[in-house]
Amino acid sequence: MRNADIAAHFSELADLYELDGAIVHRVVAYRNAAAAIREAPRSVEELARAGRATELAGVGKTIAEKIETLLERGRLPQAERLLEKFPAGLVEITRIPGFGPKRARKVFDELGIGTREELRRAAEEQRLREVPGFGARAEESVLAALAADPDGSARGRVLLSRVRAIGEEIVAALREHPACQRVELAGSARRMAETCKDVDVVAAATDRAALVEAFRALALLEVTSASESGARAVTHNGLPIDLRVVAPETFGNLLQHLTGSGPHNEALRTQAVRRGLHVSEYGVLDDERGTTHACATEDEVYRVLGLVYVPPELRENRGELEAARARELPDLLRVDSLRGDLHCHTIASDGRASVEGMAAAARERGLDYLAITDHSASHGFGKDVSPDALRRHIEHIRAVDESLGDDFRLLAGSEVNVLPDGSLDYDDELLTELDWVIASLHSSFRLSEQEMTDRMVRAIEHPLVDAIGHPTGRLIERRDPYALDLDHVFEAAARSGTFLEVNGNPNRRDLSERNARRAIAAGVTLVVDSDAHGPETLANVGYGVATARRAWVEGRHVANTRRWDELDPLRRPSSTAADA
DNA sequence: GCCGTTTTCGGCCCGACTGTTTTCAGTCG
Repeated sequence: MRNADIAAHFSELADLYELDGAIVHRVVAYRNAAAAIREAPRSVEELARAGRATELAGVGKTIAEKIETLLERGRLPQAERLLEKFPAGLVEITRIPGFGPKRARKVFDELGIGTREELRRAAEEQRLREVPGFGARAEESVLAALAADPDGSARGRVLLSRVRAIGEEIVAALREHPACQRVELAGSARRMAETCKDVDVVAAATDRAALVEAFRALALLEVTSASESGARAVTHNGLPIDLRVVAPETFGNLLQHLTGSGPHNEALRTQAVRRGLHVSEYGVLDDERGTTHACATEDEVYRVLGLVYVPPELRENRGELEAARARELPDLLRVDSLRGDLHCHTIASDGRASVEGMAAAARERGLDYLAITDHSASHGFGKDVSPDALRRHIEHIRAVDESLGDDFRLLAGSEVNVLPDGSLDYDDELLTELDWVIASLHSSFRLSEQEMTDRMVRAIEHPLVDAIGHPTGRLIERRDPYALDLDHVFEAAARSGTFLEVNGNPNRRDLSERNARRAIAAGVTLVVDSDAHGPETLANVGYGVATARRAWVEGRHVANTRRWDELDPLRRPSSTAADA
């Protein structure tokens, strides 16, 4: 059983216990355990079978035993018992905005309501107000919430790249204002999460009202509420924006608070309480002295708590607080640590720019090398690059490289299709002429896990393949990853010295942060690339770097932090095996 | 149910907002 599946069972059990009226801390304990299981970088099943599940923070004796029961029977008996007591739809009701376990339980007890549909009808027929604590307003808001999300499937999350485009525009506009002293994006956009629910902006100003007024005047917003301390707005395409403005003395406290994540802040405060410190957006209250320490910078917030500064990308309660206390945070990958980009396209396949145009843009970005990796013969959309066309393409790339001088290297590469049986659609003789080969899957996504894994491992083991492009094929919020046994994939990549890509296309970010962290733990070396289809999207490598940072990846884990003459020998299986 | 520089019991993050209340429980981020 995968970690995610085990975690889902404990999340469900937490929901059911909560409906059953268990004390809140017990419910929280189950949720914490579920999160620890989900985030664990190794197989929890293996850990549990070795009797070591309690090594996970938040898993004690009781939950460790329940994991073993779950692995034996495939179900948790406690959950089964509670599912006889409550209709399955009742948990769905707790997800409706404004509803939680207490209110869901109340409508079930009083009116026998156990599904969203039954709740909707009761609200329409004005029967909800018969329940103590519910009134006409409650009926209205239930109907509004159900109308906004009829089947409970709306996730309402927006891709990071869209959110950052809007958020950065707002920040830039506010920064221009004379009253503005500091302004930053906060929230999940600052943490570079895959998707965001809204945009949080934090500012410090000499004249707070004036800055709020400037925010109200931005043409891209419909402002829904405003005061001296901030404003709330919605962009014309429906993205909610929150602005908070404080005096500069507490800017650090507010930025830290609103950057989150929720679990990071909760854990931060829990640990602080043990030292007699209470953290909020207004400062750090010291029990002993009775004073509140206001922090102008985030650095100060963390320092007051005995921690080193935690980069926003790590603030997910995945071990960063313990590492920050021990001063052992990773030396995270940075965009400027990358010397080259090893995945991009030109008009030879489905790109928008010439070889010359891409090379010039890469140089402009300060890179030392760029691999041109157009799609191979059987790609099936855009232009196909036949073997003869590839030979001419290689010659052209070499000629352009010659013309560029010694401080920049243009590499002749290809993004070669992996066919359903794991073979490649150029023959070895042609592949040998290339400097750099990425193998990617672009078709036949629906094979079984066994077939898909065999296919991938065969590509990884091909001696002329340097890297696997977007290894799981997922598209954020749109397409699930291929069915793959990633433990096998990572083992094969580590053994053969084939690199796995962290693709920077903001729709892909593949490997994901979770999988990239597992990959480096398994000894895999990564490449972080833009997969640019035009000069402007070379900047997408920033999303790849953000993904890698969220995976605790350091420069040493990434092949293209090296010069090309250092990287080149790394990718030969014999020498890699010797290094390992 | 978990956990320990207040260790094996007694706590468990912090503050804002909302709607239904007459002092606050429940929900949210």
